[in-house]
Amino acid sequence: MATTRSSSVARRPLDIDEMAAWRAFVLANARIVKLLQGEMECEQGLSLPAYEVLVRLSEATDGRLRMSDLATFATLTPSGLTRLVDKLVADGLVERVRCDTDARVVYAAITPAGLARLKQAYPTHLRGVREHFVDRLTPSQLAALHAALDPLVAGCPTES
Amino acid sequence: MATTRSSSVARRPLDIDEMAAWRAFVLANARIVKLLQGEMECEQGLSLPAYEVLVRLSEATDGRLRMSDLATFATLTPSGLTRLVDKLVADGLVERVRCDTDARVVYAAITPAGLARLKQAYPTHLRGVREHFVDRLTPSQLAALHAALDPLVAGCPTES
DNA sequence: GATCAATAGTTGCGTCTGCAACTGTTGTGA
DNA sequence: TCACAACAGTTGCAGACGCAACTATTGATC
Repeated sequence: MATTRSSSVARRPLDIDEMAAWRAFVLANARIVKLLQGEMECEQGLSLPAYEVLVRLSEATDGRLRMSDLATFATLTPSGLTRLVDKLVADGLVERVRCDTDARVVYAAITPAGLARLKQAYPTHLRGVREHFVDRLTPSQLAALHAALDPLVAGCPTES
Repeated sequence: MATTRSSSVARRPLDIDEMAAWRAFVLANARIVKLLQGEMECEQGLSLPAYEVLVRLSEATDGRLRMSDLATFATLTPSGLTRLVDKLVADGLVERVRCDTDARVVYAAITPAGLARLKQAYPTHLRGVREHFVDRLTPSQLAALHAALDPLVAGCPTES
């Protein structure tokens, strides 16, 4: 008889508080992300993942990142990133750069136009994050939230 | 000269803590949702939105909900919900029921087969939520998280 | 040094999903 | 009672995205 095999044994259902916290967690995220997405799309004509890619590249050394690293940062699959970068390259915001020492590797590198585009889009994102997230929380709430989120992202590839 | 017009004036950038909290928030959600999605798909052959629809219907009076209400609960657009329900109807898990008093309205109603399917899928979801969310937090962390999330979902259509 | 597994990235294909336009229904104001 | 706006839901269309298969390259093993 199984005793505590977690993968096959029915567990105690969530209690009221656990359930409420879980639903609030999901709902809050869905709500905020959808708002940010709409604002970025509408005001800047940029998808949120595209913005995210530009941000990550701008933060990286030499403004470039391996495709695979960029994919994990942007929480996309490799194939998804390939097409997104295709589009950014077509728009002149990003360049593909082959790696000298490993011919398998491709870097995505942000261009000056990409930096300019990012600088232009940044206020939209900043305002959205403030309006829908940061400014709705007291500093202590924010700290508590962050502290509680830490165990949830522990060991995450994108922790940096 | 504008003074504090929030929509057009550059705001103070996020400080380190705000930025870290924001990124943890986004990352935690992306990570957990992707895990749950994969588990539900893999173990139960059910998409997460489909599972969510079945849950909401099972909780509703008479096991049915207007399409538009269901759409907001499942955070889908009306069109998205229409196709999802199409699929669930094809699988025999949900039925469409016309409203007697308003011919515009369609109810989605969970069938006995849908309830059975939900009962079967529930442990997978429960285990995932526990493993990736609830069990990683102490009760006080969970309470703090919930308290901090509340202002983020205030006034949300799906608050119930 | 040849073979073979592992790795990086891309592409084919199918699915999901949103926007805009459309149909049908209801209620409101003249 | 006759427009006409508002509403509920669906459909056409197109874009985004993931999985699996594929190509090219590298590194490990014998």
